[in-house]
Amino acid sequence: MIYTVGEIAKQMDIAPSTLRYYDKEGLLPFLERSSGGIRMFKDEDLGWLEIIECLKKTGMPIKEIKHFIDCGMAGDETINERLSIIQSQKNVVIAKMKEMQEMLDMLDFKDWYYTKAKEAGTCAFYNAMDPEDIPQPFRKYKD
Amino acid sequence: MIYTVGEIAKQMDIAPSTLRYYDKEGLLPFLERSSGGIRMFKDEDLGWLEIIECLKKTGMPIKEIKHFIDCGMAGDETINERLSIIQSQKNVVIAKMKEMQEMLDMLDFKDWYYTKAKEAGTCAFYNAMDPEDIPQPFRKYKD
DNA sequence: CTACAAGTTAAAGTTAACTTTAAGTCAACA
DNA sequence: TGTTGACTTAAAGTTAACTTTAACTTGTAG
Repeated sequence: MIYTVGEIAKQMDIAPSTLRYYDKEGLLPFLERSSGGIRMFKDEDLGWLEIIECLKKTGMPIKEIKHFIDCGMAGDETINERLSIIQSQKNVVIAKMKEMQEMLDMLDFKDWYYTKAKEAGTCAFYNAMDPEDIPQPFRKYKD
Repeated sequence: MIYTVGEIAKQMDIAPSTLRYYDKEGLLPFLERSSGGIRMFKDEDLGWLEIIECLKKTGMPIKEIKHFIDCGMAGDETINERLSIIQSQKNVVIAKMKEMQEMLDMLDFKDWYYTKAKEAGTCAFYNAMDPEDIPQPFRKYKD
């Protein structure tokens, strides 16, 4: 099957202008054109689009994604480089998830804090509280 | 204790210009100044700075952070609103973490794929492979 | 008292990743 | 064959979140 820019845009839930922008930035070197100049996406291109989305969603800049794709086009001599890009991006994601978890822990404290404040009708409940009664995991936070 | 903008910047590992920018955007309405106009951060301000960092790291735009802080300054009548901001931000973080995990799963596949390709010396190993030999969790991905 | 590092401001500059605009072309259907 | 919706391009515009610059002031150490 062959798809146009609009069809792929719908499938991937991004704007057609974004796909054209990616093409202009060199992210889609595998793309072929019809005789009239229309972009023709093939089924085998979808794998590339998915890894592009993956790298983009994990915060890799366009230029680095381009480098990864260029490696892919170059063939088997770049397997080592592609592997280390993937492994380093895995570490980026792991670090991000760890940070997100820490932020979520703080938001859990704030959720508890404002839920209690709502019950009490005032944030003043907190300083009036016996520190022992603050649930253990929340004791490290400032109000 | 009282701290200057530079001291706080170092403590929080952000640029002094960023703190001044936040102040200009109205994120630090609690900030007091010396008679000479120097910003004076107090220990009790650190809690605000931490929640600002938390909301920022979870992707909340500056203007929405300002709204949250403004609610805080307004006092106990805004407890409900602050609680729902926190709860909605928790949902944002949970969604982000879920997406990150999905991206990590795909990167795990790519790690496996390029590790195998490295062993084989070629990416062609993949199409030559019996689909049964692809580890179950990886079968949903395109190469 | 002087030097000087670090503070202050307003305004302009930067960067990434799109998005919009304008002018035009392609292709599928009636 | 004409209409129409989707495609094309280059270039300009947008947005958020800073960062830099330039000119000036503050406050501390010697």
